Amino acid sequence: MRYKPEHKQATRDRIVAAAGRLFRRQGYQGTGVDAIMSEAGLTPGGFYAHFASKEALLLETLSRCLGERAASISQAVASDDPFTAMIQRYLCALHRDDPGTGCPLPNLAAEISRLTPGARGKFTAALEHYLADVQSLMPGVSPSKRRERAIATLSTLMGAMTLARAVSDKALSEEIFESVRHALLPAQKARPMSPTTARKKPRRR
Amino acid sequence: MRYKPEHKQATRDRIVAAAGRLFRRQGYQGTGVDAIMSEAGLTPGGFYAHFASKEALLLETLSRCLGERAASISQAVASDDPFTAMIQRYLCALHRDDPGTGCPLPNLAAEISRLTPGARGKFTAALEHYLADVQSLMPGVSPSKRRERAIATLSTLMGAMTLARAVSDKALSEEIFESVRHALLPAQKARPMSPTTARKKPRRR
DNA sequence: TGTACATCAGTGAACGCGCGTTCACTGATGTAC
DNA sequence: TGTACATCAGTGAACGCGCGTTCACTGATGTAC
Repeated sequence: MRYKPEHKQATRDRIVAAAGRLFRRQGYQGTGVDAIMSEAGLTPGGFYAHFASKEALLLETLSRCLGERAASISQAVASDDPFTAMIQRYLCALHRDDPGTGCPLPNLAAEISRLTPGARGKFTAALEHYLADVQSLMPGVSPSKRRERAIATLSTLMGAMTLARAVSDKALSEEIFESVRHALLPAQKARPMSPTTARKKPRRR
Repeated sequence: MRYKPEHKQATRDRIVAAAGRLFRRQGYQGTGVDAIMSEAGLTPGGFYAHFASKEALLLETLSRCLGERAASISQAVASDDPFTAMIQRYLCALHRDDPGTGCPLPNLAAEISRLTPGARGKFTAALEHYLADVQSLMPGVSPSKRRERAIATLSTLMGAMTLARAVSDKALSEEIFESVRHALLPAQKARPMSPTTARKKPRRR
């Protein structure tokens, strides 16, 4: 063996990371294998030594992205109001204008619905893990009520982000955030983060 | 002139109707001009006598689809509880399993966010019309509060539908509907429509 | 009323291009002696 | 310690295919005489 065993794994990780950025920015169909390999600093030919197909890469990318978000949420539980904190971080201009990091659902969920049932099954498993972690920071008494609220909150957040990115009017985009904050949070917590506050508490990656 | 003036307009309408079905089912990038023309009973060559580009057709299709939905909502205002009726009709298996008719947002909004600002401006205008009609059936006193609720409700509905279509598990898909019904409606109204009820009040087209 | 004709809606083949995937190869690497 | 070598991660050109778009044409139509 003339390469250390972790060498190929590191390259594979770079490809998944590159795909994570491009798929979330441009969508699945909008991103070519060539572009992903180029983003990873590689040439296109090597792709199939790492993945069976572009679709297989998408599923691995989704699992990783959702897993990373779940992990960052779990760590936010340490905050004194993790539910409000999560919503404020989700519904902000930084998240809207940089889809390459952040939640993969707004830009990819619709394309997932057109994949084969098997592929959608892998996505479903990753989504369940994510949901379990959102549920864990949900206020509420019974686990079933918290799961219910986690599902509804995630639906609302991803729908709002999708709309906010689609409209051309920045004011309407902010109004979408504001309306959803009011719907999800008690009145006194629904203030948007000021740029100053956002700078003091930068988003961990 | 050897064709009646309405002849070409009728063909154009057929193309827009065909595009409405295919774009909503397969997405924008997932639908070819050839497939649209074939769905309309035509050959591909004639397309550019009607539209400047595939993107121009998308924008016209979106305006029409959102306009049709707005119209059907306005007519639902006649019902005794239009808000509940709208939500029950949105969050149902028929809507989920037949994306070709119904709301264009779940399957197309993410792709709109990747278009040029000009194109997104046309979409934004159509969305504002739709929002105005959703607002009109919103319970609540002040218009600004009703608009706020209309925006949040639409975000939630389209996010929930996108997720419900993406997951492979029918039970989870139903659980998403149920969770969102509970979040949006008072408890006693949040029952899903039974198949019998759904048959008695079929969806108008 | 009947026919020749000008119009233009729609046809169908072709275009250049980028896609996902394949494959013969190259050359950097750790090992064996 | 130094060198020859086997391995295989990564290269780069090529593949068939479908895409959005163009264009020379065909033939159904309503009109003019």
